[in-house]
Amino acid sequence: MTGLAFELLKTDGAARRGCLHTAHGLVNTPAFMPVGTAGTVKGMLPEQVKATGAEILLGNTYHLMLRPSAERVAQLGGLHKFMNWPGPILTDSGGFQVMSLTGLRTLDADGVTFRSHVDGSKHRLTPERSMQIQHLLDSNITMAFDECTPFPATHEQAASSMRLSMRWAERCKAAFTERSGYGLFGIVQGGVYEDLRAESVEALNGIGFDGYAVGGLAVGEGQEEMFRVLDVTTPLMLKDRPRYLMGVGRPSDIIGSVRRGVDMFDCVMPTRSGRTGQAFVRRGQINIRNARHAHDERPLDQECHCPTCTHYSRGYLHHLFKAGEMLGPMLLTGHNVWFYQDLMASLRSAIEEGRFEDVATAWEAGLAQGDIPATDDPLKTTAPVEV
RNA sequence: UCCGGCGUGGCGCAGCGGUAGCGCAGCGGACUGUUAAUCCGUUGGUCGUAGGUUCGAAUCCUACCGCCGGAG
Repeated sequence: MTGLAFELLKTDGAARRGCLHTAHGLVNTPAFMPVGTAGTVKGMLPEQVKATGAEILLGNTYHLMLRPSAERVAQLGGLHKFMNWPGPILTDSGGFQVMSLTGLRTLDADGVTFRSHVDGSKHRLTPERSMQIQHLLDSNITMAFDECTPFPATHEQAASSMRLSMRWAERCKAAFTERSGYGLFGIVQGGVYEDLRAESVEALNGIGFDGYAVGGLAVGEGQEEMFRVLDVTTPLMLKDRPRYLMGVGRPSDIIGSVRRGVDMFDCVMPTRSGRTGQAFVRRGQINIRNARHAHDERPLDQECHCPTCTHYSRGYLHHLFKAGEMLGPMLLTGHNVWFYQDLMASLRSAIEEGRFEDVATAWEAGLAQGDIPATDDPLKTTAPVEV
């Protein structure tokens, strides 16, 4: 439990500014972890990811165990060396797939049996095996193997799901190999029910983890409900442990969650949306495929200093997407990850300076404003007036 | 010049007697611990032109126009 040191440097309201010390380097919090599921942040070189300011990545037990296998990654030097990311790595436990692979899995008290989406072969994941895999991957932050309670769920369903996760959490703790600079996070479940969330936090405290994750949110309950759950959950947590809200989220989700005392995030949004033409900018979101960007000479975001915004116009990016060129998704992904890191850096310094509310509110106002339309297309022909 | 084939939304095609569909493109949406460079929705045509047959034609007949192939 002392494998990972977390320093709480400053607080501003419930917002926290901290620093996590891992065997592979420091992580300044609040932090956003780009998702590198299969040993790569899709569409980006590790050097580019690092240049965005990201200090820690998320990797995935489920995907790597199926391909190329945890043992193979270990044989090739561990995940850091394998993917050329020398910095800290957190790995998901495979628990989320327990939910998302509905139809391909069978859950029992001991663990989960499921079929590979790659070749249909049968596999089994238990708390012990998940710990072993994450150890083989050489993950700095191992996540407990849990069941992500679906939404909606009745109180009864959420309770039994959460209690199963808590029993598994205990087994994870027992199976985890403690090392300096490495840690294990427990995952709070309980759906949208305050009493269950409290019971879960208490259970995790009893077991003893290096950090808390909040799971089972952003699964369809809506932002307001998610914030409500955070409001009643984070205050119950020990102050000296990092808090990680799993799978979240949009920029406004992150701002609101930092406001409620969350320290770490991960989400596919910047990478997946980048691949599909959606760019996150200070005034909200834009879909670069929309015709209105075809003649736009401006960058995605006038205030962004990322390589994409420094060198390429919206018109060019629009062209790349329309032409199906792979550079389009690459440049947009790069921008989005950079944007997320800019947001996090801004929130961190705001907390340090004791101006979190001002800065957070300014971001929120900007995001709600919406994009400024381009000037008229100079190539647009004027329709004849007379008939 | 003759013979044959074809002319259906921007492009490529289906429909071959009961008042037109599909793919792509175009336009727009989604995406929250990645089974996803993915998925969803949607605007366009009256069927080369002119006649004729028929209760009714994109579908049958005639002529013309255009394109393609073959023959000469």
